[in-house]
Amino acid sequence: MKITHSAGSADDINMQLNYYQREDQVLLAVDCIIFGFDKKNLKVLLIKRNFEPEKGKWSLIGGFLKKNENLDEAAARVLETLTGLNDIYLEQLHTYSKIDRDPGQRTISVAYYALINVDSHQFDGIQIDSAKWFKLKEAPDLIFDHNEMVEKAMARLRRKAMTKPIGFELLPEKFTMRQLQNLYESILGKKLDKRNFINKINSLDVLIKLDEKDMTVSKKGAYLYVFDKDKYEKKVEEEGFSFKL
Amino acid sequence: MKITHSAGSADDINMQLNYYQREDQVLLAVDCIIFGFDKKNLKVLLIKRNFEPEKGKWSLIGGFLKKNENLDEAAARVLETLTGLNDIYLEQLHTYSKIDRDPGQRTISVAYYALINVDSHQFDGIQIDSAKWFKLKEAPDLIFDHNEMVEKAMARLRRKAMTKPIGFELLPEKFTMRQLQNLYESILGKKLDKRNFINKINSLDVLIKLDEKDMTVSKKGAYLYVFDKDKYEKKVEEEGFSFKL
DNA sequence: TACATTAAGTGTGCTTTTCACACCTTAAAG
DNA sequence: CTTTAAGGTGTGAAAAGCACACTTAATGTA
Repeated sequence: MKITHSAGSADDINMQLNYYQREDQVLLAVDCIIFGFDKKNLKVLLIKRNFEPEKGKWSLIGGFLKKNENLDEAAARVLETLTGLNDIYLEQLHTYSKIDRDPGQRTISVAYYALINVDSHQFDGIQIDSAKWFKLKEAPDLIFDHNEMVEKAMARLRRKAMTKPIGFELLPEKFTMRQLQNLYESILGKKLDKRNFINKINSLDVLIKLDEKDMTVSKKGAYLYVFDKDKYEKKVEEEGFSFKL
Repeated sequence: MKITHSAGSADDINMQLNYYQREDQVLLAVDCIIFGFDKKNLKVLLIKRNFEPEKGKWSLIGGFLKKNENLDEAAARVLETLTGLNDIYLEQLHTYSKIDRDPGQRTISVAYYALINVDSHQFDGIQIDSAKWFKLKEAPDLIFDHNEMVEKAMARLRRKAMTKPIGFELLPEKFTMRQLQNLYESILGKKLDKRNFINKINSLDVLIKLDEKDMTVSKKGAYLYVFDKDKYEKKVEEEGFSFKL
């Protein structure tokens, strides 16, 4: 039987299993794009590498897939290991496989992104002091294809935020309309009209207005809201409601 | 230095490279969901496996990633090898990694989907006689997690078709309004109003109406159209036009 | 104590888009 | 010359999107 790298017949492919088992295994990594939002700015969490290659440069947090876990679990483990965070909205983004993306060795990387609320998660369990939040616009150049990953995650976040109520993952449980609007303005990269925004949000009817005000920003104080997840899910289920901003 | 599978400090992770290089390499496969459309029905291309495991069952076409190619190239190679097709719209979908998804061995699979026009590609170079088109609703159960892949590809196709003119990849170069409408009805899984559909399409202003009729279906004959890709791209570029159906 | 400052809160009207809806035309076959 | 089967065409009502400006509440300062 002929074993070859060139495109052959289906039978070639079928019989190549042994060949592949021996020769074509690869290292699979996960890299996590962690988005945060603190009142005013969208941020991304980066670490400074303290090992080669590219030691001293900034990168996404990442790690390698282990034999006894799937990719979602690997991403969650990496996130928890490096930040102490668990139970976070984490979604697979894309798999990167350029041959020389990691100059040290052939590595394929599966990118995940997560949304976390900077203030209510103070990284109690954080293991690394080299991790830092960067405003998206001020983020440094990253190693390998990590810039590309952040770009793509940002595009996905933009799209997703328009059709799913994922923005609330980035905010504290209680938030003001202004904070919510700031968040959407950050995600979409443009200013929105205050009245139209509030009208739109209210027409969706998934927020609960509290009798409580946030007095930290203004003298008058702004009412706090919470996202009513149960109501949202009931609406989706019962009336095929779809969140559109 | 302690080497461990449990979540450790960042330094643990940093130093685990050697460990992983030796132990945690995996086989990476690509599987392709090939959509076609022949006048009336959305179809998917499947093959009957003639090797173990799951010999005799239907599956997506697939193959393994090689050392000297990236994933996009692997998917294109697999597609070309099995169907003779090249230069096809091919997009990465998702990476599947359940530990026992392939009972024979630990394999991670990256799914791609492609759209092809059934009629104008007659599989001249086809290497396998076990490949067959199935109407989506009548497709058999597939091996491993391939059903899940087809589901997800279908969801992606639905979403994408609403905002990008990808539907035209599935049609012959010249097509009638009715064919286009049938295609969209297949993708969206619901009937559309004829007049509203035509008005909508025409308002997008990216089709060229030919002086030629398709006489094969009706006695009266229906005008043929072609998608004006240059015009579409110019509109996107110059006026930020976005295709919305 | 009134004046200035700062952010909060609130509604209307125009424009655009969406959606429901029905009849006539053409050409071939019987 | 009647029947049949698909092609082709327009309007009006409802909903959604969007631009737009002033008043209120609380505090600090003159």
